[in-house]
Amino acid sequence: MRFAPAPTGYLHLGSARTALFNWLAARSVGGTFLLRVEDTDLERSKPELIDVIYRALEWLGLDWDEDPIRQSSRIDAHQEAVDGLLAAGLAYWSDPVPESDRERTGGKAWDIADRDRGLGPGEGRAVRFRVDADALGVTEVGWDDAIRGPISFALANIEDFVIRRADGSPTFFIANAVDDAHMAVTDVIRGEDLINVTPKYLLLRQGLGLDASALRFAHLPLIVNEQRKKLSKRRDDVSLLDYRDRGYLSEAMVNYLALLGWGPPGGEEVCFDPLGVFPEVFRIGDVNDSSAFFDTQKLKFVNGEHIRHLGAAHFAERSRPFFESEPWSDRYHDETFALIAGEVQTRVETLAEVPGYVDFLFLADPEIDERSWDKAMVPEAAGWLDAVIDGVAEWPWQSSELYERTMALAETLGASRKKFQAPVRVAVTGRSVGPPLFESMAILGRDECLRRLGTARARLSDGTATTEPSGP
RNA sequence: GCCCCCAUCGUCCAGCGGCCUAGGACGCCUCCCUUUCAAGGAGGUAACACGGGUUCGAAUCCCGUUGGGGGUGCCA
Repeated sequence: MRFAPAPTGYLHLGSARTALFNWLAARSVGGTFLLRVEDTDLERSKPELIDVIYRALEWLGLDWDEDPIRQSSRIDAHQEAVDGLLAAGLAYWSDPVPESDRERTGGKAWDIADRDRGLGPGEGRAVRFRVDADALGVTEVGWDDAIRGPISFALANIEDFVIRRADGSPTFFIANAVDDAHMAVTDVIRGEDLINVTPKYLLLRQGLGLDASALRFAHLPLIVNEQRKKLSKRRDDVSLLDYRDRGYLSEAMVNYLALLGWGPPGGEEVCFDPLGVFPEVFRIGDVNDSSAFFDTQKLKFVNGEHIRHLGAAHFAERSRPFFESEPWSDRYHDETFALIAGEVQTRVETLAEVPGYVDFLFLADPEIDERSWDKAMVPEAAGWLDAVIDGVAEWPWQSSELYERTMALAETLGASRKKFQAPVRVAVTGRSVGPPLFESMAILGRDECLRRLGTARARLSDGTATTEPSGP
């Protein structure tokens, strides 16, 4: 099996899924997983672009078996194949037809009459493969797709296609056919969007006398967006590594990507070791044939499950990069975070959400969310805060004590527990949602809590609470 | 236009002729738990696109219709 991406500067989600399924197929049958970089376009052979692919695959944990092949390094073999086809009369030189002259070609940019002109190499002239039922001795090309069953095309519907550009470079069609044979690829697993190039590929292999008898094809369903369209660079988030930067774990990505078009038998969708477990049960023929919507809601759920499964140390370690971009990153401490990390872990779906849950621990002053403030600071809040401030000043400094005593206070004052804790929470953390309040206060310390409660209480006295714009 | 592929809850996956009054998961809703929000637990909502066949029997097989998608490059 092989994965053959073109270097575009990022690894596309769909490509990542194709790579994964190739990898799974290979690992499930003890086969070989090879990489071939399709850089026949000279602009696409920049080393840094290729490196991105390796880094993305490594992030996913997909290992390959031999040194990757650069298609650009195989140009001689491709040229040789083109020459062979030319010599056998299965290919011919073709001139471009200018826009103004396309009436005679039925609007086509090339002229089928070139087939018999016996043209030689020349300026602007490309080589086309001759899709000719008589010459090839067939009227149909087809194959038995591992996922879709029999697929066939009438030769009459396939046009003569370019195998060598005017600039001398081989095209994807010929390079593909030649290199797959060279690499002894037995299973071609790729996206559904390549179904229609398969007949060309088959014809070329036949024309070149390359054995294709052992070849198996499997065309994966496309991954689509909410509009049911193929994921596009323009309007969808298609770069795999961007998901890493948004706080998704690689195991979760692998897990979710595998669920697009396939499901582990038994229905246990969330798998904490997909790379270890899935190869045992994966069969390429089980992949289904209709397109799959890339559902970030479910991705988030899967990611959340994987985050919760992380050990405390791992969670902290993998969260760390996400603190670096915070304005308070220089005040961050591992030790402080470790005290609350477990509580954060059950509340986030992506690692990127982590800083938002603990910023108040590291900020000199909590950033007050005005909506939370307005909601929490009911008319009784001033009195409640006064009572809490008195208590906080002398209560034993333990979260359990703070909890018990605050709740007792709420009861004494005839307030509901929920409403009573809200002003305290906003005063101390700036928000109405967050990790458990009393643990947070215990970590912050008595003096700091008193200071923040005092600040909030003072603001209430100003009477400008609901009209004052938020600070810088 | 032409060629090709696809069609089960809103979404993903099961189902490969009887076990289906269609199952699981995400989402959504309700309840429980509860210092907020989560997590967790218990329920609920919701689908075989349509029409013809084949068959004792069809979500499952065949044909057609409709709908969706992909391709139609001297990109890959």
